[in-house]
Amino acid sequence: MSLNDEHTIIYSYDQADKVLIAVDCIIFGFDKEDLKILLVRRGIEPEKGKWSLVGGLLKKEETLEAAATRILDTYTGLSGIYMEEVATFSEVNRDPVERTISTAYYALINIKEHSKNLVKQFSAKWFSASQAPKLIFDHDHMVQYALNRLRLRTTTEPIGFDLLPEKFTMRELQKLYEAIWDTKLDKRNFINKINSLDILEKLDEKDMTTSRKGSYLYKFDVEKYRQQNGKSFEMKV
Amino acid sequence: MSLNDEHTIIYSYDQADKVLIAVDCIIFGFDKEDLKILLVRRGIEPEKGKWSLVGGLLKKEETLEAAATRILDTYTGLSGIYMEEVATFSEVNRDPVERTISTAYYALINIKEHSKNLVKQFSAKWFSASQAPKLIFDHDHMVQYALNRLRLRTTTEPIGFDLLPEKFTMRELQKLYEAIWDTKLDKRNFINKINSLDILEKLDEKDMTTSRKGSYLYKFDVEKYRQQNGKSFEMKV
DNA sequence: AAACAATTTTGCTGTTTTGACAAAATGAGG
DNA sequence: CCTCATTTTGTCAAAACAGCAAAATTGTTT
Repeated sequence: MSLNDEHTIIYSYDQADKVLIAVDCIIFGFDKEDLKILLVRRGIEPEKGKWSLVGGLLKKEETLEAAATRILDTYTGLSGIYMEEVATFSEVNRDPVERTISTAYYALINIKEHSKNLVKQFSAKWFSASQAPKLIFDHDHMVQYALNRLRLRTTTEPIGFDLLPEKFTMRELQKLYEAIWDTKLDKRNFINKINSLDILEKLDEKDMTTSRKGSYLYKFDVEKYRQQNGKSFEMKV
Repeated sequence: MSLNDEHTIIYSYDQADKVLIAVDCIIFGFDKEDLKILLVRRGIEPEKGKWSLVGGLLKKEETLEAAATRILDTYTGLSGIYMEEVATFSEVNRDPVERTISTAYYALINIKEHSKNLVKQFSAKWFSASQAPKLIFDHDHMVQYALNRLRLRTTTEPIGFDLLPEKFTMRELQKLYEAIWDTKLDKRNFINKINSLDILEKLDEKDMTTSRKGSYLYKFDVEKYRQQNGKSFEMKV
């Protein structure tokens, strides 16, 4: 292959070499116990009725990120959600109907805040990430990648709070990280660690629903976090 | 948008909504001082003659990874190279000629081993990653992303060795990490840290080119590394 | 009113890791 | 044998980590 070959073909590709671009979203939620993902039943053949990630096709005038945002809004009614690209999946026959390349994004939402209407409308359902049914195509693979990325990201950035309500207890926060990392953490060490980061605001309110003594509620304090600039959020598993 | 709308359009998209898929490679090398990237002069309009990443278009029957491997082989003559996906870039007008979405991969090669012929043939040239010229389209952005990914990855996996010859000195290894992380490291602490990982084989040979005393050569020992399974390679900056 | 129950809250301590720091060893060249 | 540039090696204090248990709170029961 010569320099010319390589270069002259760049803009002369046949339409046939263009492919469909999809975006699939791994929507994570947390319900005080388990890390969950939102799945929908596929409405068409092939694989009709099977569980699938929420997704859609890229439109002409939008970026992948815009498409992911649109899909997220469509299925949950939420916007301004934390999202991160996971990877792009391109196995030639990953979609049996037509060649489609799909970029996966994961998103973190507060499971209590999304639109129940939409979830019902789309036959969507929350599953424990660890006990989800077999998904269509390479979606299981996407979930695995997304989990890895989420785990990696939570060690350097305080994104876990996106999965919790605005006010939460230390115990909930700990359970969240235990769910994400699939590990057990020591209560005392966890609390000490979180406190040393100095990114939470301790409220006067208590959550009285889980114990007689009640446990203090905390808020993630963006300002405090910003003031730690340089000192990054770092948590070891 | 109803469930049906969302789903029935999936396979009825017009050709017009398909797009070209490109792969661009950030090829990293190291020359005992600087982290380098391999760039080529673009051969066609627009932006003809400007510096660009090496890249190409995805073929019908290949995955993105296969395309990246092919491109890498085309420009360097090398195969079996460490590669990692960086991200997929999809700004609508990133390519002024036609909508093209590009997935970036970075690759790590031993700068001494690639084909000089091919580099000459393609008018390719090595630049310090920190002093590279302005690149076409969003390629500067891609390089930045690739650098971040490389930095992140080197903290958890011993991939730096792919940038060095088979035998190297501790000083070279240190300079490499200093280049990647753009930081200064303490000689003693660095060597202690590396030794504590127990993944190198110390050879009897010395490199006599840089000092009278000479410095011992080391080899990365894959077996030793495997035996550390679980204990991951972790380096702090 | 006292005892109880369930959960939250709070240090302490030994060990490991980190990071700052300087002197001795080597061997070619003069 | 001295010089010299570079490599090689070790100590120590501070911080981070990980393992561990008792006290406090408050609604409920007796």
